Amino acid sequence: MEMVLQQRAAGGGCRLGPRPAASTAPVMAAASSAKHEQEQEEVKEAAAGPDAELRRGPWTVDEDLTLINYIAEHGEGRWNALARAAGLNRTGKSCRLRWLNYLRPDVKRGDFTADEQLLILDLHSRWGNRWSKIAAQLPGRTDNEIKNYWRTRVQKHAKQLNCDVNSARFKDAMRFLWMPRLAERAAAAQSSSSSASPAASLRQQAISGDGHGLGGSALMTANAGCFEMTTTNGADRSPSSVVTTTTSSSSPCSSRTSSGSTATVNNDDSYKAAAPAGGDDWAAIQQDQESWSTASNLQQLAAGGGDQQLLFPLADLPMMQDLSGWVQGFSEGATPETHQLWSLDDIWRMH
DNA sequence: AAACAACTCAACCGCAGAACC
DNA sequence: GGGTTCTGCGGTTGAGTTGTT
Repeated sequence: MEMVLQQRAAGGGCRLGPRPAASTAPVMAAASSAKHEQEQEEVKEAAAGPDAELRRGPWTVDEDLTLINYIAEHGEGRWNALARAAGLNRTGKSCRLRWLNYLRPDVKRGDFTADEQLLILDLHSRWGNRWSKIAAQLPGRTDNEIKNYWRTRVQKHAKQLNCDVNSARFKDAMRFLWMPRLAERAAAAQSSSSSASPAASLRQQAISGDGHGLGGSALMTANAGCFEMTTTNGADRSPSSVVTTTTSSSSPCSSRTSSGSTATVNNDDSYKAAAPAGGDDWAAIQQDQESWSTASNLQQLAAGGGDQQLLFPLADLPMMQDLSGWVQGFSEGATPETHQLWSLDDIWRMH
């Protein structure tokens, strides 16, 4: 434990020590409410204690151990009282944050798995910046971690694409380019698993292109080991693109979009393997995941294999009116007129 | 090797709502 | 019912790390 703590305390960037007075003074001066005055009083009071200045900045190993030991003995909660009782010259807030985001034994560290990333993208598309709500669906992950992930990775992609992270354009890119890619990686990582986790279900949906807050419709066909999705825009229902994936690595399927772009994903059989063994867990998954309306469709698809056509509604598909234009945004200088064929791998390499 | 830029992430802040007195 | 305190959330910051020139 000590070793871990030392490593943790040594690594990572963070604020060091109290902020310069210059940065806090204007805030203090502007704070006129009684509440703020009270809070300032608390800080002063704590600072005025026996050789006690309220500590800020990175936690030391000793502080971590003190907090861990105290919580192990007395439990968590009542953070202000806890901070005082434990002898930590910290605010209750600081103690709570340190415990929840870092010291809790069940906090999972390290990079997000593809499944986790997929889940984050999906949940954020539904709930927005409800970080704690999203974190609740990812055991061991904290809202802070997810928030950081979103800001550093996802917003970076949006910036690179020169569009707003909340724009329909970017959401479409996530759904049709990023999420299938993540699903592919997640499936590859768990090809031997037959779990019926929400993430496994999500992988299927990412492959199928199903999503939330998007419109038009998508026709998904399972044919001889190939998943074929034909999307239509909401207005005229005419096919605007075809994205085909295959479950057979030896016989890749590909189809050209109406405007000339092709997206091909070579998958393994893990998408089928992701179906629950018993078969009735799909309803539970669907219920658990609220509006995952395609769960039963996917069950049929995963179980049946043969020729099936599954039609599921989407709300709005602005991107699909010109998928090639969007795909073009990932490349440099390509135009629809060139009719160049891009695989998703190509697209992501360019990206 | 040095300088700079970009990225990461722990920790902070203000605010709102819940809980308590 | 009203004031105070506590808790939790989302947004922001900036030191340290990593990558690039």
